[in-house]
Amino acid sequence: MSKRGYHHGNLKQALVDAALRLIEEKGPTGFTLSEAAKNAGVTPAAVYRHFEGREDLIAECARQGHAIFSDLMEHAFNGGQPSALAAFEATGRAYLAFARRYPGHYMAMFESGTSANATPELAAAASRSRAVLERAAEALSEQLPVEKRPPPTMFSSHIWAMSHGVVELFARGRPGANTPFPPEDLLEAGIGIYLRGLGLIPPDR
Amino acid sequence: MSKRGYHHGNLKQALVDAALRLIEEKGPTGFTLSEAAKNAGVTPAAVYRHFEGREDLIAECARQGHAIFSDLMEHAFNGGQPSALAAFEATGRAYLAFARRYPGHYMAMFESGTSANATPELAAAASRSRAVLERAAEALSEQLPVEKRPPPTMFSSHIWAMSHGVVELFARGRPGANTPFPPEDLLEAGIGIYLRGLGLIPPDR
DNA sequence: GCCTAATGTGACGCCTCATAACATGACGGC
DNA sequence: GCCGTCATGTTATGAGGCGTCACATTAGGC
Repeated sequence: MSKRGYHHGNLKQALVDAALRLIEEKGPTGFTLSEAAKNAGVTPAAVYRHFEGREDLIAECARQGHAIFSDLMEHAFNGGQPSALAAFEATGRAYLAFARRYPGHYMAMFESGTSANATPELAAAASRSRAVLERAAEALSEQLPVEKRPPPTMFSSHIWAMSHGVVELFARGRPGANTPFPPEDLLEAGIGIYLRGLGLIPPDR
Repeated sequence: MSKRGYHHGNLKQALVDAALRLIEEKGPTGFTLSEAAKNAGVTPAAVYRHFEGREDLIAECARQGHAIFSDLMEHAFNGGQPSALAAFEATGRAYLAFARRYPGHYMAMFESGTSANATPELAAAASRSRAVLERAAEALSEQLPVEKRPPPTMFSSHIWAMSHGVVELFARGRPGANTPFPPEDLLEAGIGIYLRGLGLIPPDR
């Protein structure tokens, strides 16, 4: 498959991989379709046999990211069962772990400026990501008396927002560069306080 | 000043304004230096008399954003005094209000891909933004017994992270497009739960 | 009123995105 | 085994953006 004759054999995925490496290195802004093509050993024009253009290539990167993301989160959630709290916290850690281990994917998903509705496939993958988080939140909130339960969508939105905010603001060199705390600790503490506010963690310590 | 002869008179700010409008319209990715120059009624090359390049122009937009941001937050904080809680909540609302009212600035500050250390001026402005938030958090946390106080930096980082996450994920058309709740309500509820977790709000409904 | 420096222009080189016309070879039918 | 077809690659081309020249113009101090 890597004989590299006239036909590449697996160009589509090779382009995605090259794009992801470039996005990781130079950010979604610095990434160029031409360079991705060159890194895949192919002419820029060849890209258009597999993608509609630059945006579409990024969208496919994001889609694959969401697929990995969903799988990781689901696996973490299942691994934490049957304790709803443990499962939920594992899911939270998986979020940051994903952002760390797949920075290219994460940037393509959330920092590329591409809409999540760029392609139907991407929209579906993003939707699944949301659903996984929401399920984890719902399972945990079932430990609360019904009248004190927040809507699961709101619950998971809060968690997602804080996680994403921590990644964007403190897990890169963005605002003040000097990160006061390790992002993992920061996020874990923040979610802990939030869960305490919901009454899901006893208020000691 | 708008006679528009050979010399513009106030080109630097005109370029910043044009850039902000374009960033707001087409996102930081779609923004081009050439178009900003054209909108300011000037040749692209003229931009380089006032900025080192595209990045530097964006950095100046971000810097002005941080200046407005700091002023707004500070004003909101002071307006909520002497109640530390009211002051803090006003600050939180001011965050979202800023993101809504100055979308171009917000994008330049947080979504442009430019590092906060692109220029010393930008770094200083961003630093001031952080300081304002931190002061609000510190004032509020002084209502807690010393041994239960979180480090103010951590406190404010959590608030910033959740605010930023809400803006990025739910105040634009990003992940699932359909925003389940108005971002304002979402953020207010999230911060409320968080503050309850810290013991700063009584745990009744 | 002149001289200088600040500010804007035009022309250029290089790069990227995207399209079109052409080249190659993988693969199935016979 | 041969051949036609279509997917997949290439070269050529154009439009547009960034950044750098040398050159033009005008503001403002002396």
